[in-house]
Amino acid sequence: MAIGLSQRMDLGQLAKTLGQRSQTTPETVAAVLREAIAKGILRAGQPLRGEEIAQQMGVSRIPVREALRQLEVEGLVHYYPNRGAFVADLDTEQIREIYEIRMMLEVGALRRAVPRLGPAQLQRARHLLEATEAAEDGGEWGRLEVEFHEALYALEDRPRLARMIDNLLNIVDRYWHMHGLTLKHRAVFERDHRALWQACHDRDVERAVKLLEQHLERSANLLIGELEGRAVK
Amino acid sequence: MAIGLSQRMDLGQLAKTLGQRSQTTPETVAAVLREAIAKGILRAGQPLRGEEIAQQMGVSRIPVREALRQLEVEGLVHYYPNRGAFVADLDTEQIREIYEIRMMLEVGALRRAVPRLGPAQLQRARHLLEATEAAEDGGEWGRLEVEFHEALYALEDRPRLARMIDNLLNIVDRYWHMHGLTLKHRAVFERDHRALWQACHDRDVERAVKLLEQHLERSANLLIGELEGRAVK
DNA sequence: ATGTGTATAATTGTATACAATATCGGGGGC
DNA sequence: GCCCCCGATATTGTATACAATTATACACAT
Repeated sequence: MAIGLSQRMDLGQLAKTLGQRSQTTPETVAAVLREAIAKGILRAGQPLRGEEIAQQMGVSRIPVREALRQLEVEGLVHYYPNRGAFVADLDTEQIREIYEIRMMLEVGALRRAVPRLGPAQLQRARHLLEATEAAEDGGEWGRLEVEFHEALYALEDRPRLARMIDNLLNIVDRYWHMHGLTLKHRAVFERDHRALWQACHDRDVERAVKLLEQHLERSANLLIGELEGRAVK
Repeated sequence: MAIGLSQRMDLGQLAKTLGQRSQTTPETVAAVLREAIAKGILRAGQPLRGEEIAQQMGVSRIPVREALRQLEVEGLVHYYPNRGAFVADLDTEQIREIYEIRMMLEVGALRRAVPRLGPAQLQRARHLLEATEAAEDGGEWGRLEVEFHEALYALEDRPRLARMIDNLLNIVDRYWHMHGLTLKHRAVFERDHRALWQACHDRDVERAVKLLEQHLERSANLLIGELEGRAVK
């Protein structure tokens, strides 16, 4: 008997809520799986059986295969020929690498954005910052934190950069969700956010960059420390 | 009658030379198409008809679809639902963005690599530099130039970063190939390469970074200037 | 001429069916 | 006991067939 997906998970439901906006079937399937992986519903290393996913989403295996291939390029899924797809399971070294890349991209984005941040964008970021601090559960906190960061990066005219950053966030997200780590460390992060916002508001590019670097460095160390401390795999 | 692919192109041939190493069929198809797009055999904006590619490669449309979807995530192909795949056609703004991202990633990689470059790696880079200068045709020149750069970045233990840089190079490659631009400007680039190599050899991180930034900035401006000057498209 | 509607063809999208491959379990040898 | 081989089962890989959608061409009205 197949044991790939837990019974709790109901992908059909997720598909209903998410699926409307993204048009094509493979894109919908990919979006559902992305969400399920980021939220930790599908755990690292878990096999993703085509037939099972297809049945739960009410489609055939063809669009599922395409979705899985897409997720593989994005790095959320590992693919072994003739053996199928598995939720990507990162070791700490790979997580370290992702944070290094995030630092390059996000610092680059911030450096470019700070001089051109308008009052409206700063206000929006401020709003998101406060919303983050008011958030109750980890999922909402994480979602708002990402929005806050991306608001400061002003990526409207840099869609590819936006996608790349988003993609990297997606990959590490579930490791934060796993043991409720975001809420556990939210005090530290929220202090970082306030300082970062202030530096952007002051148009102090170098200070903002420095703060972001420290924030990401701290995040990486905290996450990796937690994972190694708990000896997660 | 289908007019998607030109008669000159023989994907079957390409498949033979490339296809052996990459195991799965979709991966092989993707590799062939990647190569054909980078080399400019498939031109920007050209439709990629599934049936035609399938026949030329001696497979069905299923693996072709998966390959196209993979290339779409990589950014080499654009996908329009129910209308099919087209070779991505970048405007100068998108090319500018890619160079901005390349600068972030490659500068980051170089900064990390310079202190840890061993004599063997420097020698290898030196060798590639000289091979580049001896290259006869644009394709070989480009291939060696990429190898030279990546040798200096020392990306053996950073596979994801390596893939991301490689991917961005792939996307802009064909614009260089289009009008033989690499050979036209090789003198400038080769001067840049020598200076960059020397800075790495001297372990002067900041000078190396500065030179790489200038090199990429110059490359972007040259390419975009040529494209706008000739009113390509 | 120009634009519009409609029939036809071309193409994409996906379900089904079957072939190829890998996994798992048990039986036999050592 | 331990290991290896082999059949049964599960799963992936892909070709084929058909449905859905889009593009094309032509007649017709304005």
